[in-house]
Amino acid sequence: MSDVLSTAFFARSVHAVAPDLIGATLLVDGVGGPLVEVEAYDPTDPASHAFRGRTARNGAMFGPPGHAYVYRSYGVHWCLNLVCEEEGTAAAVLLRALEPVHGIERMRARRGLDEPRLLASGPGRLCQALGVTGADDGAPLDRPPFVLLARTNVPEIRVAPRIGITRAADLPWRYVLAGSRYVSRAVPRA
DNA sequence: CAGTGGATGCTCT
DNA sequence: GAGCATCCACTGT
Repeated sequence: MSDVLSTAFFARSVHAVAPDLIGATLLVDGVGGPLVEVEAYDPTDPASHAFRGRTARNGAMFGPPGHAYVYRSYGVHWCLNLVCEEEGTAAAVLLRALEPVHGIERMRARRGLDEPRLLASGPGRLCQALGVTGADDGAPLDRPPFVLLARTNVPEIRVAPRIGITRAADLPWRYVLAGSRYVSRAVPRA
């Protein structure tokens, strides 16, 4: 049986939490599966929404760890982050992809397509498949509708540069489950 | 397959 | 007014 991830799990460096999330299972109202791709955004990161200080949008990043930070991307999609480190420090992990395992029919209905590979492989797709919206911004991750279960074994993890950013685009802060077919983009060859 | 461009709305300069 | 932590449709090989 898997343990529910505690606040203590998130109250660590985002660079420790991010790789530890690969293989952990995320459920939102029972819909989800194991995470296969995440990215770290730390307090010194020019690419982070929190880099220039606290604003109306990024307030949840400055709140306590173990909560959600949800923002709208390109005016169209929602993106889900998990807040890490200590209250006031503003670090978070962006969830980029998971393997559809639980509630696949609900994911298909929300996404409007059948192909398992396209259900949750991308931060916007993941949120649409799991029904995550701005209403979830700031919500605690250890209470409904969220469930986060620790992985039961340590998977093989690949590291790569992050995706879709211009500043600090070379930092290797993207973590991917080795060999997963459900990542949003393949890891570049070493 | 690779590359391009539009949609769409909000945040911050 | 610029710039997005994106996705999809459409083009051309």
